[in-house]
Amino acid sequence: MNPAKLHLSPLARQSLSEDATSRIRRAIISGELAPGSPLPETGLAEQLAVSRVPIREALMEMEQEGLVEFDRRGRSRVRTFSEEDFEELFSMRCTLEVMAARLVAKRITSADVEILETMIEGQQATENLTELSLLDVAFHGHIIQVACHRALAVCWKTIRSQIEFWLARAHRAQAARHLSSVELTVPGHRRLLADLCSGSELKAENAMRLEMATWREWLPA
Amino acid sequence: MNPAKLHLSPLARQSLSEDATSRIRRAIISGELAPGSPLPETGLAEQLAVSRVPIREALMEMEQEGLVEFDRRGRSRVRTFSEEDFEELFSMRCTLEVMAARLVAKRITSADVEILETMIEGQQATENLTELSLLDVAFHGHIIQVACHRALAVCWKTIRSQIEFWLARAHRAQAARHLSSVELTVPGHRRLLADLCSGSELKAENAMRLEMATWREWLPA
DNA sequence: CATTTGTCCACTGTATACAGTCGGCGAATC
DNA sequence: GATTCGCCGACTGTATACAGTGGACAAATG
Repeated sequence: MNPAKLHLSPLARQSLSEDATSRIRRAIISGELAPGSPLPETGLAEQLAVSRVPIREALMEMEQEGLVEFDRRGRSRVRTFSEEDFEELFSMRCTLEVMAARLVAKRITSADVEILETMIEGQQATENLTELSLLDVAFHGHIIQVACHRALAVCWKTIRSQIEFWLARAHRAQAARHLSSVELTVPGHRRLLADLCSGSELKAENAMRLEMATWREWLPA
Repeated sequence: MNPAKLHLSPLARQSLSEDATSRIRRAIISGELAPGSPLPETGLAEQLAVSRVPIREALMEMEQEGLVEFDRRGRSRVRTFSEEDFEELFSMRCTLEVMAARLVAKRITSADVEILETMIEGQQATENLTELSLLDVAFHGHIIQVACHRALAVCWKTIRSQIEFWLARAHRAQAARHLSSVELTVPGHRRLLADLCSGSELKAENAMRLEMATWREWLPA
């Protein structure tokens, strides 16, 4: 008898560090942990019922992502962002994603298009604002992945969580005014996707510039 | 009596993790640790006479820098680079440093120019090839710093050590053919610096593109 | 009162201990 | 002989223990 042929995907048990990272990251993005809040290793370790070691690794990871700051003593807090920080984030994002768009124009396959379309559907069906932000960024994340450029992906990872943070923040402000967040997200993504698979590098780049500019205009709401 | 006014610079005791990082990083860049070499925490801890914790942190840091890879089990090795990796590194570097050049054109001060000139002098006086590579990259690193853009600096950090690695490698190949490495480095930097402080964004950008292209042509020697 | 000095405590940096996991290799099995 | 099984060892992931370190605040000093 042959070995069981079920194409089972490997069950990835995350490490405690990774779990801790997701939990804390999400708490920051959702606004549950406010900018400036201290993040003492001991306290977090107790709350998450793990030792300090995985917490340390989580905090170091999130420093790299720009969500956590360490003072000179080594104590960490949720990063406080300024308007300037947002401008930097915007210009950096623009540079990286426009570069990605150029690469994607040459490499995108119909399978990728299908995945991206499915992701847009998912966005349309989402009520939770934090969730919508994450899906929005995940859409852009998949574009980066299609670009198939490791160094670019690593750079993008350094701003990804910050984008999620600002986006979720803006969506919350939006909701306070009873405006629909989905309608700000979905049509833009559709337009972008269309131009990304037009085959023209220039079209793809310009579509991405437009998407970035829209984001820029809309945020800090 | 006033407090002692000696303008003493604070003596920065590095942490053991930071020390370990520099030591291991340098061993990789200088070629002492070959690509693919396993980096067991236990062994390194013993050699550097510290516990495994600082070593772990060092290895994680260097993974971010692209010098170390982890397999699925969590075991780490010196990263093995391919030609493709180099092409990626080049395109990423180009994107980031051209962006920096644009910012620098607007922001550079005479103090910065002085520092950069001093750095070029230092390069001219250097015999050691690893050292020359580090000084070369430090020159570009200072340009990034002048750009005064935190997100950009973080991205650049993810490729910095890899640039140092390839550069040192190329210098060694160069030396094997009895060619001068200094003459490949210094004149280019002088030209670049001149255009960076010309005040024109376009001139600065193009000078940086030229510098990048020169590097591209010369490497993988 | 302004400044300095001393003490304390919360917290991190590092070391050590232990448990679990994966790959290798030889023995068992068909 | 090829495959499977089971044991072993090397190594990591995590927990715990301990030794600073620097800031806050109070007492001492001018």
